[in-house]
Amino acid sequence: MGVIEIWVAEFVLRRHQNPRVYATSLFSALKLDDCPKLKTSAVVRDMSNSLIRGQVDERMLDLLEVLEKLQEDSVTMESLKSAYCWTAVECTLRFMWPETASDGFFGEALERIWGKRIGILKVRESDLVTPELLKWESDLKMAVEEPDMYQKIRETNIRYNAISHLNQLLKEQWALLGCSSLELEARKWFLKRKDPNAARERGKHYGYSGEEVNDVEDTVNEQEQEREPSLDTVNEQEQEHEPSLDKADITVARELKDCLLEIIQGLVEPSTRQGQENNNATGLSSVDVSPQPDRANRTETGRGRAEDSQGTSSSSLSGRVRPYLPTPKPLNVSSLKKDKPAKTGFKRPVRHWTPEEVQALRDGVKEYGKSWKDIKKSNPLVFAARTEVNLKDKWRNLIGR
DNA sequence: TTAGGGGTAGCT
DNA sequence: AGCTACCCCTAA
Repeated sequence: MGVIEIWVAEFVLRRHQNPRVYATSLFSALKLDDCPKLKTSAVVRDMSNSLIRGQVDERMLDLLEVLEKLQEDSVTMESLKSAYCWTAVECTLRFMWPETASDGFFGEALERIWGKRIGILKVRESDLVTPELLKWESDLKMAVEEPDMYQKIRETNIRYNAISHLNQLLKEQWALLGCSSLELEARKWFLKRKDPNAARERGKHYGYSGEEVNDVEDTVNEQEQEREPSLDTVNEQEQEHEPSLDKADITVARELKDCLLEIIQGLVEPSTRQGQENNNATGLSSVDVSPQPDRANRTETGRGRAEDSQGTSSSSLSGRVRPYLPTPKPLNVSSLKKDKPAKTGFKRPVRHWTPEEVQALRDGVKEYGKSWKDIKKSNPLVFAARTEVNLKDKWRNLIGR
């Protein structure tokens, strides 16, 4: 595969949302096995898509395991370990809908997930097997025998933690991946086209220097390693720091996308048309790049930000047939941030401390002192819904500030 | 990672 | 108004 094809593949793997094929399947179909970074992109893309649809299932565990293998040569990230642990628990918890452990498929799930799947991890001494995971394993196995334990776990809000940790992991992964080569090219192209002074100013803003703009060849592979703010990051900034983002920044983001669309249209269209005519099974043919004006009216699931470039750009490029590429949706699915108002801080609904939690906290302090992290780790079940800061604050209340 | 100051929201 | 839970920030 040539450089351009790989760029396109990379872009498609990263960008296609609501896909008809999994990014990982597409990756396999394209036979890109020697590109670990592309594979990471595909895995992270699939995980993001699952999360956007609220699917925290055993396929997610597969993806997390693949991700861990892909990062075998480096230290496994804490976020990956936590995400795996909580996802595994969540996958088990969904089989705890009956009143008692013996009904339903809890036993089977336990064997499948904790016996087989995690058993394999143990054999290959995976970093994913953390003390936290082992504690959960023993708790879950205990739940088979003890109805109290079963009930306790059954009523715990694991899903919230699983999603939070997955969200955190994905954020880190996308940041590590940086922006795609095509985006990089589009940005350079755009910056060159603009007034040079403005470009330099803009470049600074996005962590670019003037030299890098002119440096085409080297940036492709090396820049990717850097923490380049991608268009995703622009979106993220729009979401999280909306008030501070000026109109010029939003315009730049939009124009970048438009540039990208023009470039990719030229690159993708011929091969796609061919692919459709031949009806071959390369996988790329199933990626939707045909014009779909009706989709512009699709319902916006976010906070209704007027960020989507579909409407504005179509008028500026009137009469032109353009491929449909979805505007990236924000990855923040955490309930913490979902309804966050623009200015005032969002507060989670207040959950009063139960006597059990308070007792666990007292015991924890007795045992570990004010090591909130250890206290939480030592009792993940009771403190499932509490952060270390929560523990600290509660203790502050208990002893009277 | 933790401590602590200072603040807000929601409830009674 | 007072209390509790939670948030944000900074310093160590």
